[in-house]
Amino acid sequence: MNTKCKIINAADELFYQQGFESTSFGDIAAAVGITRGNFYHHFKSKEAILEAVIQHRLSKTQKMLLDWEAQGQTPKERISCFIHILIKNRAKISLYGCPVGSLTNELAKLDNPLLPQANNVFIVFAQWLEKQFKELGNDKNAKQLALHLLARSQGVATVSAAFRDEAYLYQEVELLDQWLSEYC
Amino acid sequence: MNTKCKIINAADELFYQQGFESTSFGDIAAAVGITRGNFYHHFKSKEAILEAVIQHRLSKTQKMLLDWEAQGQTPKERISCFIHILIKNRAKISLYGCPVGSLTNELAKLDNPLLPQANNVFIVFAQWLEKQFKELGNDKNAKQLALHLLARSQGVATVSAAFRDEAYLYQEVELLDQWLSEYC
DNA sequence: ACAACACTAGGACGAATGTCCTATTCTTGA
DNA sequence: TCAAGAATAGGACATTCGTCCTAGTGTTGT
Repeated sequence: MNTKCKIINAADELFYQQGFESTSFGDIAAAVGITRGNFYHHFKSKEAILEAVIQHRLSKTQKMLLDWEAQGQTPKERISCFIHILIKNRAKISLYGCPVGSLTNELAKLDNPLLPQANNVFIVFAQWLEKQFKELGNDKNAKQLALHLLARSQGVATVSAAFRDEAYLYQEVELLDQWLSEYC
Repeated sequence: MNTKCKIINAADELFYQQGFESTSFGDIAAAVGITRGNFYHHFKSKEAILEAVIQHRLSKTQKMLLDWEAQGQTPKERISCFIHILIKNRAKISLYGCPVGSLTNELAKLDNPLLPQANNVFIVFAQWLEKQFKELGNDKNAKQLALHLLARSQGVATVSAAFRDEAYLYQEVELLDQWLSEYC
Protein backbone atom coordinates (compact mmCIF):
# COMPACT_ATOMS: atom_id res chain seq x y z
CA MET A 1 0.00 0.00 0.00
CA ASN A 2 1.05 3.54 -0.81
CA THR A 3 2.41 5.71 2.01
CA LYS A 4 -0.12 8.38 1.15
CA CYS A 5 -2.83 5.77 1.36
CA LYS A 6 -1.48 4.55 4.70
CA ILE A 7 -1.57 8.08 6.03
CA ILE A 8 -5.17 8.53 4.97
CA ASN A 9 -6.22 5.28 6.59
CA ALA A 10 -4.39 6.04 9.82
CA ALA A 11 -5.77 9.58 9.93
CA ASP A 12 -9.26 8.29 9.20
CA GLU A 13 -9.12 5.99 12.20
CA LEU A 14 -7.45 8.51 14.50
CA PHE A 15 -9.82 11.33 13.59
CA TYR A 16 -12.64 8.98 14.47
CA GLN A 17 -11.23 7.77 17.77
CA GLN A 18 -9.60 10.96 19.03
CA GLY A 19 -11.24 13.70 17.03
CA PHE A 20 -9.68 15.92 14.38
CA GLU A 21 -8.17 18.62 16.57
CA SER A 22 -6.68 16.34 19.18
CA THR A 23 -4.99 14.21 16.55
CA SER A 24 -1.56 15.63 15.80
CA PHE A 25 0.79 15.03 12.91
CA GLY A 26 2.94 13.15 15.39
CA ASP A 27 0.10 10.75 16.14
CA ILE A 28 -0.50 9.99 12.50
CA ALA A 29 3.20 9.76 11.70
CA ALA A 30 3.74 7.34 14.57
CA ALA A 31 0.82 5.21 13.41
CA VAL A 32 2.21 5.05 9.88
CA GLY A 33 5.85 4.76 10.92
CA ILE A 34 7.29 7.89 9.34
CA THR A 35 8.72 11.06 10.83
CA ARG A 36 6.64 14.14 11.35
CA GLY A 37 8.77 16.36 9.16
CA ASN A 38 8.35 14.04 6.25
CA PHE A 39 4.66 14.70 6.27
CA TYR A 40 4.70 17.71 4.02
CA HIS A 41 5.86 15.72 1.11
CA HIS A 42 2.46 14.04 1.07
CA PHE A 43 0.16 16.65 2.55
CA LYS A 44 0.91 20.31 2.74
CA SER A 45 -1.38 21.03 5.71
CA LYS A 46 -3.57 19.39 8.28
CA GLU A 47 -6.64 20.54 6.42
CA ALA A 48 -5.34 18.77 3.34
CA ILE A 49 -5.31 15.51 5.28
CA LEU A 50 -8.79 16.17 6.56
CA GLU A 51 -9.97 16.79 3.04
CA ALA A 52 -8.42 13.55 1.87
CA VAL A 53 -9.95 11.66 4.78
CA ILE A 54 -13.39 13.07 4.01
CA GLN A 55 -12.97 12.13 0.36
CA HIS A 56 -11.89 8.66 1.39
CA ARG A 57 -14.91 8.26 3.66
CA LEU A 58 -17.14 9.50 0.90
CA SER A 59 -15.95 6.88 -1.57
CA LYS A 60 -16.06 4.14 1.06
CA THR A 61 -19.65 5.12 1.78
CA GLN A 62 -20.63 5.14 -1.85
CA LYS A 63 -19.09 1.73 -2.34
CA MET A 64 -20.96 0.40 0.69
CA LEU A 65 -24.25 1.76 -0.58
CA LEU A 66 -23.73 0.09 -3.93
CA ASP A 67 -23.04 -3.16 -2.09
CA TRP A 68 -26.27 -2.82 -0.18
CA GLU A 69 -28.18 -2.24 -3.37
CA ALA A 70 -26.71 -5.41 -4.82
CA GLN A 71 -27.28 -7.32 -1.59
CA GLY A 72 -30.78 -6.33 -0.52
CA GLN A 73 -33.49 -7.46 -2.89
CA THR A 74 -36.22 -5.10 -1.70
CA PRO A 75 -35.93 -1.44 -0.69
CA LYS A 76 -36.97 -2.49 2.79
CA GLU A 77 -34.07 -4.91 3.04
CA ARG A 78 -31.72 -2.21 1.85
CA ILE A 79 -32.91 0.29 4.41
CA SER A 80 -32.57 -2.45 6.96
CA CYS A 81 -28.92 -2.72 5.96
CA PHE A 82 -28.52 0.94 6.88
CA ILE A 83 -30.15 0.46 10.26
CA HIS A 84 -28.02 -2.53 11.05
CA ILE A 85 -24.66 -0.86 10.59
CA LEU A 86 -25.39 0.32 14.11
CA ILE A 87 -25.23 -3.30 15.20
CA LYS A 88 -22.32 -4.20 12.98
CA ASN A 89 -20.19 -1.33 14.30
CA ARG A 90 -21.61 -1.39 17.81
CA ALA A 91 -18.25 -1.83 19.54
CA LYS A 92 -16.76 1.31 18.06
CA ILE A 93 -19.97 3.30 18.04
CA SER A 94 -20.49 2.75 21.75
CA LEU A 95 -16.98 4.09 22.30
CA TYR A 96 -16.63 6.89 19.77
CA GLY A 97 -20.09 7.56 18.39
CA CYS A 98 -20.79 7.89 14.69
CA PRO A 99 -17.77 8.89 12.58
CA VAL A 100 -19.86 11.19 10.42
CA GLY A 101 -21.87 12.85 13.15
CA SER A 102 -18.98 13.39 15.51
CA LEU A 103 -16.82 14.90 12.79
CA THR A 104 -19.49 17.30 11.57
CA ASN A 105 -20.15 18.25 15.18
CA GLU A 106 -16.51 19.07 15.74
CA LEU A 107 -16.13 20.95 12.48
CA ALA A 108 -19.29 22.93 13.22
CA LYS A 109 -17.83 24.07 16.52
CA LEU A 110 -14.48 24.94 14.97
CA ASP A 111 -16.30 26.72 12.15
CA ASN A 112 -14.06 24.74 9.84
CA PRO A 113 -14.58 25.53 6.13
CA LEU A 114 -14.61 21.80 5.35
CA LEU A 115 -17.89 21.29 7.20
CA PRO A 116 -19.92 21.27 3.96
CA GLN A 117 -17.61 18.61 2.54
CA ALA A 118 -18.01 16.50 5.66
CA ASN A 119 -21.75 16.92 5.30
CA ASN A 120 -21.56 15.33 1.89
CA VAL A 121 -21.27 11.96 3.59
CA PHE A 122 -24.59 12.68 5.27
CA ILE A 123 -26.03 13.81 1.97
CA VAL A 124 -24.93 10.66 0.17
CA PHE A 125 -26.64 8.56 2.84
CA ALA A 126 -29.73 10.74 2.76
CA GLN A 127 -30.10 10.63 -1.00
CA TRP A 128 -29.63 6.89 -1.07
CA LEU A 129 -32.25 6.43 1.64
CA GLU A 130 -34.58 8.82 -0.14
CA LYS A 131 -34.31 6.69 -3.24
CA GLN A 132 -35.18 3.56 -1.27
CA PHE A 133 -38.18 5.21 0.36
CA LYS A 134 -39.39 6.36 -3.04
CA GLU A 135 -39.22 2.81 -4.27
CA LEU A 136 -41.33 1.89 -1.29
CA GLY A 137 -43.98 4.22 -2.65
CA ASN A 138 -43.34 7.21 -0.41
CA ASP A 139 -42.83 9.68 -3.18
CA LYS A 140 -43.92 12.72 -1.30
CA ASN A 141 -42.12 12.48 2.02
CA ALA A 142 -39.23 10.25 1.02
CA LYS A 143 -36.69 12.94 1.77
CA GLN A 144 -38.22 13.65 5.12
CA LEU A 145 -38.17 9.97 5.99
CA ALA A 146 -34.54 9.72 4.93
CA LEU A 147 -33.42 12.62 7.13
CA HIS A 148 -35.55 11.30 9.94
CA LEU A 149 -33.85 7.92 9.83
CA LEU A 150 -30.47 9.63 9.63
CA ALA A 151 -31.23 11.62 12.76
CA ARG A 152 -32.55 8.60 14.59
CA SER A 153 -29.35 6.69 14.00
CA GLN A 154 -27.32 9.73 15.02
CA GLY A 155 -29.19 9.92 18.28
CA VAL A 156 -28.64 6.25 19.00
CA ALA A 157 -24.92 6.63 18.32
CA THR A 158 -24.62 9.67 20.56
CA VAL A 159 -26.46 8.22 23.53
CA SER A 160 -24.87 4.78 23.33
CA ALA A 161 -21.43 6.40 23.12
CA ALA A 162 -22.15 8.59 26.13
CA PHE A 163 -23.13 5.63 28.26
CA ARG A 164 -20.85 3.16 26.46
CA ASP A 165 -23.87 0.93 26.31
CA GLU A 166 -24.26 -1.61 23.54
CA ALA A 167 -27.46 -3.05 25.01
CA TYR A 168 -29.18 0.30 24.58
CA LEU A 169 -28.04 0.31 20.98
CA TYR A 170 -29.72 -3.03 20.32
CA GLN A 171 -32.89 -1.78 21.97
CA GLU A 172 -33.10 1.26 19.72
CA VAL A 173 -32.33 -0.73 16.60
CA GLU A 174 -35.34 -2.86 17.40
CA LEU A 175 -37.47 0.27 17.54
CA LEU A 176 -36.06 1.34 14.20
CA ASP A 177 -36.93 -2.03 12.72
CA GLN A 178 -40.49 -1.62 13.98
CA TRP A 179 -40.61 1.86 12.53
CA LEU A 180 -39.42 0.57 9.18
CA SER A 181 -42.11 -2.11 9.17
CA GLU A 182 -44.75 0.60 9.16
CA TYR A 183 -43.64 1.60 5.67
CA CYS A 184 -43.89 -1.79 4.01
CA MET B 1 -21.25 38.49 40.23
CA ASN B 2 -18.29 36.58 41.58
CA THR B 3 -15.23 36.23 39.34
CA LYS B 4 -15.31 32.49 39.81
CA CYS B 5 -18.93 32.56 38.73
CA LYS B 6 -18.06 34.69 35.70
CA ILE B 7 -15.38 32.21 34.72
CA ILE B 8 -17.80 29.30 34.94
CA ASN B 9 -20.38 31.10 32.83
CA ALA B 10 -17.85 32.11 30.20
CA ALA B 11 -16.34 28.63 30.10
CA ASP B 12 -19.79 27.10 29.85
CA GLU B 13 -20.58 29.14 26.78
CA LEU B 14 -17.16 28.69 25.18
CA PHE B 15 -17.06 24.95 25.75
CA TYR B 16 -20.40 24.79 24.02
CA GLN B 17 -19.50 26.95 21.05
CA GLN B 18 -15.88 25.89 20.52
CA GLY B 19 -15.60 22.59 22.34
CA PHE B 20 -13.63 21.81 25.47
CA GLU B 21 -10.22 21.12 23.95
CA SER B 22 -10.16 24.04 21.57
CA THR B 23 -11.08 26.48 24.28
CA SER B 24 -7.92 27.77 25.92
CA PHE B 25 -7.37 29.53 29.21
CA GLY B 26 -6.64 32.61 27.17
CA ASP B 27 -10.08 32.45 25.55
CA ILE B 28 -11.85 32.21 28.87
CA ALA B 29 -9.65 34.84 30.48
CA ALA B 30 -10.30 37.23 27.61
CA ALA B 31 -14.04 36.64 27.88
CA VAL B 32 -14.02 37.35 31.60
CA GLY B 33 -11.50 40.17 31.42
CA ILE B 34 -8.70 38.77 33.54
CA THR B 35 -5.20 37.64 32.68
CA ARG B 36 -4.35 34.04 31.99
CA GLY B 37 -1.87 33.71 34.82
CA ASN B 38 -4.44 34.80 37.34
CA PHE B 39 -6.47 31.76 36.54
CA TYR B 40 -4.86 29.43 38.99
CA HIS B 41 -6.12 31.39 41.89
CA HIS B 42 -9.64 30.24 41.00
CA PHE B 43 -9.08 26.90 39.27
CA LYS B 44 -6.01 24.80 39.58
CA SER B 45 -6.41 23.01 36.25
CA LYS B 46 -8.46 22.91 33.10
CA GLU B 47 -10.22 19.81 34.29
CA ALA B 48 -11.24 21.67 37.43
CA ILE B 49 -13.02 24.23 35.26
CA LEU B 50 -14.66 21.49 33.26
CA GLU B 51 -15.87 19.88 36.46
CA ALA B 52 -17.31 23.18 37.65
CA VAL B 53 -18.99 23.78 34.29
CA ILE B 54 -20.56 20.33 34.37
CA GLN B 55 -21.78 20.94 37.91
CA HIS B 56 -23.17 24.28 36.82
CA ARG B 57 -25.00 22.73 33.89
CA LEU B 58 -26.34 20.04 36.16
CA SER B 59 -27.89 22.50 38.58
CA LYS B 60 -29.22 24.66 35.74
CA THR B 61 -30.87 21.56 34.29
CA GLN B 62 -32.39 20.52 37.58
CA LYS B 63 -33.77 24.00 38.07
CA MET B 64 -35.26 23.98 34.59
CA LEU B 65 -36.91 20.60 35.16
CA LEU B 66 -38.48 21.86 38.37
CA ASP B 67 -39.79 24.85 36.44
CA TRP B 68 -41.34 22.57 33.86
CA GLU B 69 -43.00 20.55 36.54
CA ALA B 70 -44.50 23.70 37.99
CA GLN B 71 -45.43 25.01 34.56
CA GLY B 72 -46.93 22.01 32.79
CA GLN B 73 -50.13 20.73 34.31
CA THR B 74 -50.11 17.27 32.75
CA PRO B 75 -47.17 14.93 32.19
CA LYS B 76 -47.77 15.30 28.49
CA GLU B 77 -47.39 19.06 28.70
CA ARG B 78 -44.20 18.61 30.67
CA ILE B 79 -42.69 16.23 28.16
CA SER B 80 -43.74 18.69 25.50
CA CYS B 81 -41.63 21.28 27.32
CA PHE B 82 -38.64 19.02 26.86
CA ILE B 83 -39.29 18.57 23.15
CA HIS B 84 -39.70 22.26 22.60
CA ILE B 85 -36.34 23.31 24.01
CA LEU B 86 -35.19 22.29 20.55
CA ILE B 87 -37.31 25.12 19.18
CA LYS B 88 -36.44 27.54 21.94
CA ASN B 89 -32.72 27.05 21.43
CA ARG B 90 -32.91 26.47 17.70
CA ALA B 91 -30.49 29.25 16.77
CA LYS B 92 -27.65 27.87 18.86
CA ILE B 93 -28.50 24.22 18.30
CA SER B 94 -28.37 24.60 14.54
CA LEU B 95 -24.91 26.11 14.97
CA TYR B 96 -23.33 24.09 17.76
CA GLY B 97 -25.58 21.11 18.34
CA CYS B 98 -26.71 20.04 21.79
CA PRO B 99 -24.44 21.17 24.64
CA VAL B 100 -24.82 17.87 26.46
CA GLY B 101 -24.41 15.55 23.51
CA SER B 102 -21.50 17.37 21.95
CA LEU B 103 -19.62 17.50 25.23
CA THR B 104 -20.08 13.82 25.99
CA ASN B 105 -19.04 13.03 22.46
CA GLU B 106 -15.84 14.99 22.85
CA LEU B 107 -15.06 13.58 26.28
CA ALA B 108 -15.70 10.06 25.02
CA LYS B 109 -13.14 10.55 22.26
CA LEU B 110 -10.59 12.07 24.63
CA ASP B 111 -11.29 9.26 27.09
CA ASN B 112 -11.65 12.01 29.68
CA PRO B 113 -12.34 10.74 33.22
CA LEU B 114 -15.10 13.32 33.60
CA LEU B 115 -17.28 11.62 30.99
CA PRO B 116 -19.45 9.93 33.65
CA GLN B 117 -20.02 13.29 35.31
CA ALA B 118 -21.01 14.84 32.01
CA ASN B 119 -23.39 11.95 31.51
CA ASN B 120 -25.15 12.89 34.71
CA VAL B 121 -26.87 15.69 32.80
CA PHE B 122 -28.25 13.07 30.46
CA ILE B 123 -29.25 10.94 33.42
CA VAL B 124 -31.08 13.80 35.11
CA PHE B 125 -33.06 14.40 31.93
CA ALA B 126 -33.73 10.70 31.50
CA GLN B 127 -34.97 10.16 35.03
CA TRP B 128 -37.20 13.18 34.85
CA LEU B 129 -38.68 12.00 31.57
CA GLU B 130 -39.08 8.49 32.95
CA LYS B 131 -41.08 9.92 35.82
CA GLN B 132 -43.37 11.77 33.42
CA PHE B 133 -43.93 8.69 31.29
CA LYS B 134 -44.77 6.70 34.38
CA GLU B 135 -47.38 9.27 35.29
CA LEU B 136 -48.76 8.78 31.81
CA GLY B 137 -49.32 5.14 32.73
CA ASN B 138 -46.31 3.63 31.01
CA ASP B 139 -44.91 1.93 34.03
CA LYS B 140 -43.16 -0.83 32.24
CA ASN B 141 -41.27 0.89 29.44
CA ALA B 142 -41.04 4.38 30.89
CA LYS B 143 -37.26 4.25 31.00
CA GLN B 144 -37.05 3.01 27.47
CA LEU B 145 -39.33 5.79 26.29
CA ALA B 146 -37.23 8.34 28.14
CA LEU B 147 -33.97 7.22 26.58
CA HIS B 148 -35.67 6.99 23.23
CA LEU B 149 -36.82 10.59 23.42
CA LEU B 150 -33.38 11.65 24.56
CA ALA B 151 -31.80 9.99 21.56
CA ARG B 152 -34.34 11.45 19.19
CA SER B 153 -33.59 14.96 20.33
CA GLN B 154 -29.87 14.26 20.11
CA GLY B 155 -30.28 13.15 16.53
CA VAL B 156 -32.22 16.25 15.62
CA ALA B 157 -29.56 18.45 17.18
CA THR B 158 -26.73 16.67 15.37
CA VAL B 159 -28.30 16.75 11.93
CA SER B 160 -29.61 20.30 12.17
CA ALA B 161 -26.17 21.47 13.33
CA ALA B 162 -24.46 19.69 10.47
CA PHE B 163 -26.68 21.36 7.89
CA ARG B 164 -27.21 24.51 9.95
CA ASP B 165 -30.85 24.04 9.15
CA GLU B 166 -33.52 25.37 11.50
CA ALA B 167 -36.35 24.35 9.20
CA TYR B 168 -35.36 20.72 9.51
CA LEU B 169 -35.40 21.13 13.27
CA TYR B 170 -39.00 22.34 13.17
CA GLN B 171 -39.95 19.42 10.98
CA GLU B 172 -38.55 16.86 13.38
CA VAL B 173 -40.13 18.54 16.39
CA GLU B 174 -43.47 18.09 14.71
CA LEU B 175 -42.76 14.38 14.36
CA LEU B 176 -41.85 14.26 18.03
CA ASP B 177 -45.10 15.96 18.92
CA GLN B 178 -46.96 13.35 16.92
CA TRP B 179 -45.01 10.60 18.62
CA LEU B 180 -45.87 12.02 22.02
CA SER B 181 -49.55 12.12 21.15
CA GLU B 182 -49.52 8.36 20.79
CA TYR B 183 -48.88 8.09 24.53
CA CYS B 184 -51.80 10.17 25.77
C1' DA C 1 25.24 5.32 -16.45
C1' DC C 2 23.17 9.25 -15.17
C1' DA C 3 19.94 12.84 -14.75
C1' DA C 4 15.39 13.72 -12.86
C1' DC C 5 12.39 12.95 -9.48
C1' DA C 6 10.02 10.74 -5.49
C1' DC C 7 10.72 9.79 -0.84
C1' DT C 8 12.66 10.06 3.81
C1' DA C 9 15.13 11.62 8.11
C1' DG C 10 16.03 15.05 11.15
C1' DG C 11 15.67 19.08 12.95
C1' DA C 12 14.73 24.37 13.18
C1' DC C 13 11.13 27.94 13.71
C1' DG C 14 7.61 30.64 15.87
C1' DA C 15 3.36 30.40 18.03
C1' DA C 16 0.28 28.69 21.40
C1' DT C 17 -0.79 26.11 25.45
C1' DG C 18 -1.23 24.47 30.43
C1' DT C 19 1.11 25.32 34.46
C1' DC C 20 3.35 27.77 37.96
C1' DC C 21 5.64 31.71 40.49
C1' DT C 22 6.24 36.32 42.42
C1' DA C 23 5.14 40.92 43.38
C1' DT C 24 1.55 44.12 43.91
C1' DT C 25 -3.13 45.77 45.00
C1' DC C 26 -7.53 45.34 47.16
C1' DT C 27 -10.72 43.84 50.84
C1' DT C 28 -12.01 42.72 55.32
C1' DG C 29 -12.26 41.67 60.19
C1' DA C 30 -10.52 42.51 64.77
C1' DT D 1 -5.74 51.22 61.93
C1' DC D 2 -3.44 47.48 60.47
C1' DA D 3 -2.48 42.78 59.77
C1' DA D 4 -4.09 38.75 57.06
C1' DG D 5 -5.73 36.92 53.30
C1' DA D 6 -8.07 37.23 48.78
C1' DA D 7 -7.53 38.81 44.18
C1' DT D 8 -4.91 40.32 40.30
C1' DA D 9 -1.18 41.42 36.86
C1' DG D 10 2.54 39.92 34.47
C1' DG D 11 5.54 36.97 33.04
C1' DA D 12 8.68 32.54 33.14
C1' DC D 13 8.70 27.62 32.04
C1' DA D 14 8.65 23.44 29.41
C1' DT D 15 6.07 21.24 26.04
C1' DT D 16 3.59 20.53 21.98
C1' DC D 17 1.93 21.89 17.72
C1' DG D 18 1.77 23.01 12.61
C1' DT D 19 4.93 24.38 9.35
C1' DC D 20 8.99 24.57 6.74
C1' DC D 21 13.84 23.61 5.18
C1' DT D 22 17.89 21.00 3.93
C1' DA D 23 20.52 17.12 3.02
C1' DG D 24 20.62 12.57 1.98
C1' DT D 25 18.71 8.08 -0.15
C1' DG D 26 16.06 5.38 -3.41
C1' DT D 27 13.92 4.71 -7.89
C1' DT D 28 13.12 5.12 -12.70
C1' DG D 29 13.26 6.26 -17.57
C1' DT D 30 16.35 7.03 -21.27
